[in-house]
Amino acid sequence: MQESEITPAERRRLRVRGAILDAAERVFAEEGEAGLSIRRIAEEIDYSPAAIYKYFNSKDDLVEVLKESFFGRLLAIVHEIADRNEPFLNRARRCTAGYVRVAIEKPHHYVAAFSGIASEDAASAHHDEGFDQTNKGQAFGVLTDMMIEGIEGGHFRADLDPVDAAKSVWASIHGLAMMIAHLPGFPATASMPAGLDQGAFIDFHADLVVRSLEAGAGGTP
Amino acid sequence: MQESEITPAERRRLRVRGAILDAAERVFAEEGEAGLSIRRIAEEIDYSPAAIYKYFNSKDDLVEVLKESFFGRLLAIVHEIADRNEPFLNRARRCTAGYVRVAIEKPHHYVAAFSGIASEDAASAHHDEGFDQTNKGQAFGVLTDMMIEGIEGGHFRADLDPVDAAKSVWASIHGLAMMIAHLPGFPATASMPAGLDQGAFIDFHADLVVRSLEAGAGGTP
DNA sequence: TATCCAGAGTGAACGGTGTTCACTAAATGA
DNA sequence: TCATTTAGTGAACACCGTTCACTCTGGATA
Repeated sequence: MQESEITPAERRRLRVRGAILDAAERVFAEEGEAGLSIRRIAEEIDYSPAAIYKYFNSKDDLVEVLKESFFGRLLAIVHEIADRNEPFLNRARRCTAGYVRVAIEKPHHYVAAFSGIASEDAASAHHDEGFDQTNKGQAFGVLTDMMIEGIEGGHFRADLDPVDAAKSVWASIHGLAMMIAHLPGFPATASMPAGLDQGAFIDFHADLVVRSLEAGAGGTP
Repeated sequence: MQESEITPAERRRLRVRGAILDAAERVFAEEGEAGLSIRRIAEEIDYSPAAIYKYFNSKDDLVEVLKESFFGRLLAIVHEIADRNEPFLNRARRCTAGYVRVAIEKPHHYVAAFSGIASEDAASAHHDEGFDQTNKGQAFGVLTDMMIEGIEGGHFRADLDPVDAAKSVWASIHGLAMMIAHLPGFPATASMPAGLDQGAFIDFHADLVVRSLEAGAGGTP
C-alpha cells in the first residue's frame, strides 16, 4: 500500500476510466449533454451501464470531469496568449478574442461549463478551496493580472478597479461566446440583419471591449 | 361558425389552458426546466398528464409559450426605457442596465429563452418571418435604432456600423445577464474576489459598454 | 325531444432516462 | 490454498415525454 508503484490492476482501471471519458467526450462534443446517456456510453465501450458506476458516482460527476478538462484547456490557451511578447493592447485584444475562439470550438462544453455552476461553486467554497485554486478562479486571475498591468502601464483608466474591470470584461466576452454557442453562426443569423462575418466580428467585439477600458475615452463626467 | 362570439366552451378551454400555463410558469420560475414535468403540471391542476396534450402538442411547445411571453415582457420594458425623455447617453446606459435587471428577475426563463434557440431560429426563418417580426428581432431593432441615434447625434464614433455595434452591445449585456443567471449573486461569488455589489456592478458594466462606443476614445490607430 | 358527434378527459402502456442492488467471477494478498 | 476485495452484470425501481384506445358529456342537429 505504501509502495508508489503503479500495479497492473491500477493501470487497467485507468485505461477503462479513460475509455469511458473518451467515449463520453466524443458523444458530448457532437450531441451535447442531451445526447449523452450512461447507456449510450456503455454501449460505445461494450460494457453494461452499471459498470460506469464503478468508475464515477453519477453522470453529473462524469460530465464534471469533461467540463473541468475543457475549461482547463481554455485557461491554458488564454494564459499562453497573455504571456506573449507583444505590445500590451495587442495582447489584451488577442486574449479576449482568443477566449471566444477557443470557447466556441466546443460549444456544448462551453455552455455546460457554465450551466451547472451554481451548486459546484457552492461546493468548492465548502471544500475550502480559495478562488485561485479552481480553473475558473485561475482564468479570472489571468484577467485580473492583465487589468493591473494595463492600469499601471497607463493603457487603461487609472480609476478602474482591476477586479471589477476583469469581471466586466469576462462578462462581455462570455456573452459573445454564449451567443455563438447558442445560435451557431452568430452574428450571421436569420433573426438579424447581416454584418461582419464571425471571425471579423470576434475581433471587432474584442476591440470594443478593450477600448472601453482605455484611458482618454468619454464617459460620465 | 362565422360568429365571432366566444362560446362558453371556448371560454372554458381558455381557462384550462391558462391554468396549465400558470402552473407551468410557477414551477418553471422556481425550479427551471429541469424541475418542470408534464406530470408535475397535471398534478398541480388536478388533471391527468394526458390531458395536457389536448392543449399543447408537446412539452417543448408549452415551454416555448413561457419563453416567448417572458421575452416579450423584456422587450416591452427595454422599449419603454429607450423612449424616455432623457439625455441620450443616460438613456443608453439605463437601457443596457435595465435589460440585465429584467433578464435576471427570472433567471431560468432568461437562460431557457436562449438555450433552445438554434432550432427555433431555423424554424422562424422557414416560416418566412422577417427578422423584425420575432421578439428577438424587435429587441434587436430597438438596439439598432439606439446605435443610429447615437452615431447621428455625434455621441458615438462615426465609423461604427450600427448593426455590428448593436450586436456587440447585445453580446456584452447578454454575457452579464447569463453570468448572474448561472452564478446567482455574481459578481459576489465564492470563486472570485469581492468588489462592487450586484446593483452597482450592473451600472458599472453598462457604463463601460456604452463607453466603448463613445467618440474620442483610444483604440486602434 | 331524441339522436349524434366532436371533443375533453382518462388509465395504461411504450420506450427512454439515471441509479441501485444482489449477484457472479476473477484477481489479489496472506 | 483460502479469504477478501473488486470488476462487471442483469434485473429492477422510479422517473420522464408521449401515444392510444377508451369513456363520457355538452351542444348542435333532425
